[in-house]
Amino acid sequence: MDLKILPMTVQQQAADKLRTAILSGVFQPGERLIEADLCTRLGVSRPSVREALRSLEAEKLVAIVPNRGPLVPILSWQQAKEIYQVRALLEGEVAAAFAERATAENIKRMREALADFNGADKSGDAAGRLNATSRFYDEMLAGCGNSLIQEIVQGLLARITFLRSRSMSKTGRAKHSAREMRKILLAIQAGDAKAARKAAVEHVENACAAARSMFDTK
Amino acid sequence: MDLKILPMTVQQQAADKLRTAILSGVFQPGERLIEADLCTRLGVSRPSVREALRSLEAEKLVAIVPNRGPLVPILSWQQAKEIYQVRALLEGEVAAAFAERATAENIKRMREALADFNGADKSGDAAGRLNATSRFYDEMLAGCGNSLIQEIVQGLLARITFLRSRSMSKTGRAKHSAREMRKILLAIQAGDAKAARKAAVEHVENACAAARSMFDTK
DNA sequence: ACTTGCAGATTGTCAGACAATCTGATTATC
DNA sequence: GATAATCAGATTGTCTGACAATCTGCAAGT
Repeated sequence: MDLKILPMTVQQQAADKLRTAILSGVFQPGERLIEADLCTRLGVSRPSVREALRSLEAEKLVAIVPNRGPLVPILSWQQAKEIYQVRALLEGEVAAAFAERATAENIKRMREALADFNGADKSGDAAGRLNATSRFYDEMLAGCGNSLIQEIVQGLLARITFLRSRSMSKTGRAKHSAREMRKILLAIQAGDAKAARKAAVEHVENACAAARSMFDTK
Repeated sequence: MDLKILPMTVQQQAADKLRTAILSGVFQPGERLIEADLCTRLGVSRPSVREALRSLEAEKLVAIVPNRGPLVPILSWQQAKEIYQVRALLEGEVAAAFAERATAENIKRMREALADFNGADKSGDAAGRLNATSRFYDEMLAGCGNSLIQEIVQGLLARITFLRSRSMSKTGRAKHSAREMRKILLAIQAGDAKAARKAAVEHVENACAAARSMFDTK
C-alpha cells in the first residue's frame, strides 16, 4: 500500500476549490473571474491564485485573455461536437478493453451505480443522477488499463459538465441513457469487447444528439 | 482572415522558451530546473517563471514535486506505451477523416515533406528528419476537421520527442518509417479512408515497437 | 556501518507596488 | 441626435524583496 503523504500546497488547494466551484456552477460560463475577488474568497495571495488559474487554463476550465484576465469559457457547438467525437473514440476503446479485463467486483459496482442512477432519476435528483453516471464511468476508466485515456476522458467530461447536466434534464433523456448504460454493462458482463465498444459509441452519439438540441433551443 | 494581434505576455514567452528548450533537449529528462536559474537565464522574475512552469506542468512537459520544485519528467515505458496506444487510435481517425477531405494542395505539401524526409535521411540530418515528419503530420492534423484531436496528438507527440528522435536514429527505422508514411499518403490520395486508418495505425504500432527497443537496450 | 544533526540551497507564499491596459461613461463635435 | 474623443476607475501584468518551511548532502557521533 502506498502511504506516501504528499503535501497540499496552497496553490493546489486553490486550484481544487476553483475547479469544483466552476464544475458545480458557482461561476457561470462567460463570467469573468476577478483575481482580487478570488484572493479574498480563497484567503490566499494573488501569486497563488494566478498559479492556480494557469493550471486551470491548461485544463481548459478557464480561459485567460491577456489584459482582460480569467473567465469561464463558453463552449461553442463546434467545440462540444469535437469533444463528443473524441469521447466516442476513446470511450469505445475503454469499453472494449474493459470487457476483457473486468472483475466481478467491477461489474458489481457498475450495477450499483446504475441502480443509483435509476433511483436518482425517479426522485428527480439531478445531482445524484450525474454522480451515479460518474461512478459508472470511473469504474470503466480506472479499469481499462490505460491511465492516459482515463485522464483525457475525465478532462473532456469536465469541460462539458454544464452541457451534460442540462441535456440530461431533457424529458426522456435519462431513461434512454439508463438503457444505453445497461447495454454497455451487459456486453461487458458477457466479455464481448466488440459489442461493448459499439454500445459505448452509441451512448456517446446519443448524448451528443441530446446536447445538440440544447444548442438549438438555447 | 484573422488579423487579431494578441499581446505576448512575459509569462507566455517564458513558457514558449522553456518548452522549446525542453523539446530540443537543452534540459535533459530527469534534470531539475532551478527557479532562480531560469530567472536569470530568461531575464524575468520568479512569479513569471512559476506561472510558466505551471502551464508546462499541465502539458506534462515538466513535473513539479512539492518542496522539490520542477524537473523534466522521465517517461516510463508504461507511460510511453499508453501514449502510443492513444496515438494509434487518434491518428487512425485523423487519417481516415483526412482521406475524405484532403485537397490537392494538402497532398502536395505532404509529398514535399516526405521528399524532405528522405533527403534529410540520406544526409543523416536527424533534426531535418524530425522536422519533415512533423510537417507531414501537421498537414493531416490541421486538415482532419477536428482541432481537439489535433491539439491532443500534438501534446502527446511533444511528450515523446526525446524517444522519437532516439528511436528514429536506429538503423533501418527511418527507411521503414518513410515507407509507412508513403503508404498513408497513397491511401489518402486514393481517398480510401479505411486503408488510410489502417496504414496510420500500423505506422504508430511500428514506431511503438521501435521505441520499445530503446527501453530494452537502455 | 548506521544513525543523528546541522548548514546551505531551494521552494512556497506573502505583501506591496507600479505601469500598462481595458471598460464604461462623460464630454465634445458635427 | 448621433458619432467621436477623452478621461477616471478598475483590473491585470510584472517586479522586488522578504521569510518560513522543507529538502539535500555531508560531517560528526555512536
